[in-house]
Amino acid sequence: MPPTLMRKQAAARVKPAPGRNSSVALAYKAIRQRILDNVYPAGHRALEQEYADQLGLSRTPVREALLKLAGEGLVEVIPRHGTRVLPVSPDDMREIYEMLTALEPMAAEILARKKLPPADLKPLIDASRDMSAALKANDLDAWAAADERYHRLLIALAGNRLLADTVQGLWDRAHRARMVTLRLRPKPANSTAEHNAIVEAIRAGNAALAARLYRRHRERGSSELLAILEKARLGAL
Amino acid sequence: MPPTLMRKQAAARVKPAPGRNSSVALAYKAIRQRILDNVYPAGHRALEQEYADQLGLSRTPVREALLKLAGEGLVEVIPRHGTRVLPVSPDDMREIYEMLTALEPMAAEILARKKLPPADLKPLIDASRDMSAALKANDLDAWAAADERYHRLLIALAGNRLLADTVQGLWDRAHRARMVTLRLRPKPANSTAEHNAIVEAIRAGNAALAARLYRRHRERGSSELLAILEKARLGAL
DNA sequence: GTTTAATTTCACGTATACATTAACGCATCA
DNA sequence: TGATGCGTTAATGTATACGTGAAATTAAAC
Repeated sequence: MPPTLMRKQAAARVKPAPGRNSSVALAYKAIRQRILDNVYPAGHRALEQEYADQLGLSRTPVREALLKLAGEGLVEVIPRHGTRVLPVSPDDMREIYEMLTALEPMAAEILARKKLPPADLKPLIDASRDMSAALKANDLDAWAAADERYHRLLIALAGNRLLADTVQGLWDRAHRARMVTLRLRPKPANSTAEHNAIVEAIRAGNAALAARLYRRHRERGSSELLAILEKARLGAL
Repeated sequence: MPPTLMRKQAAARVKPAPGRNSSVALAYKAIRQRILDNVYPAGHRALEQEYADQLGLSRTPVREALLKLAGEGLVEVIPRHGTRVLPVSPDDMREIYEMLTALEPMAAEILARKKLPPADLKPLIDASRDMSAALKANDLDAWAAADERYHRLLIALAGNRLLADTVQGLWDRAHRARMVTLRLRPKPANSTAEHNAIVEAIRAGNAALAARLYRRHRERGSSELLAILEKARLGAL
């Protein structure tokens, strides 16, 4: 059978109605998730066609998804050698954390100025409490998840979509490195207290204090993380 | 002649060797430049095929360029009505300036801590001087260009590529609105002095001061701009 | 055995083809 | 007159085709 005909048949087998889920979105989510979950670890290489085969799609939507991921700094397109999952170097981490150190305190500041009704801040307090609980139960993964939730909620409440999306993208890029170092660093014992202090400053409407506390919190986390990366010579995560 | 054959001929006429300039890059630069120059004003609509015809390309590279522009917030893809050049609402401007208010002072702070040799700061001083000169000559466009140059240089010197690219993207998005309001706002008389003070703080290695000055500078510019947008009911730029 | 030249392969970039589906118009009916 | 449903159109989303150029491999020459 000529290869052309074979291809036609294979194509005909493809679900003709992708419905509301576009193939690009599907490929994007699938690949992104696998990168974040370290199924495709840093340095992982694959051709457009390989992703397409795995996902049962043609190259076109896969390519668009990969371009989007490249725009977000998760993968790199090497002209003749396929795409590569980008490692995050200590220097990259420094850049990311410098951004976060600027942006997250700004979000706290804006949020404090909004003087939201305390009920709106409840999810923040819940996340904080979940962190405490996870810490007591010695469940570092649950702790990390609650930590992420706390920061995501706080950013979202500030009411600046652009800022929220930017910060989320930065967290995504740093995600793997954070997961790796999670068990290499001292137990995040006082994180919970810091988080609570930030919420309290926000509730009190003290914007300057909220920003200052958040900044100190972020700077501490940043320097701890970078120190570990340097010390452990974890060049590429 | 059957249409298929006709198309083949047309395709054959296309330069077969795009050389080092990819079609995607070409389309991207062309469309982006026209948006920034207001050739395609806010709200401008066009189909992928129309851009393709104008540029003598097929839809594929044009589509990729448009997706990239969409990712940068310059255009929007409306499912069945083509792509639309995104207007920048006052609310968008607020979000953009909140980001800039966080990021640019951070760049100044980092830069001040680096204690670069004064020679490296010379371009900043030059840009500042050009601003003064343009102001004296009453050349607002030259003033705006020097202003952009000053901020771009400063960000670049901070040595954080991610931050520099992010800020540049934000400036791009705000570019048109700034141009429109340029002649609606009071003459930027003290901007030059503020710029010089920032450079001086950086040269002195006073990071906190540099950040504070830059922040005040940015906040003033931001509130002036937003006030004009509100007052003039310039809903969509 | 090493270096260089020729050839082949193959992944991408781009063009084209095709299927899907939302939007629009038109006609029909209340 | 207005609403509703159907058919047509058209723009996208996706698949496929194809040419280019670079890397890799083999051939050749010293």
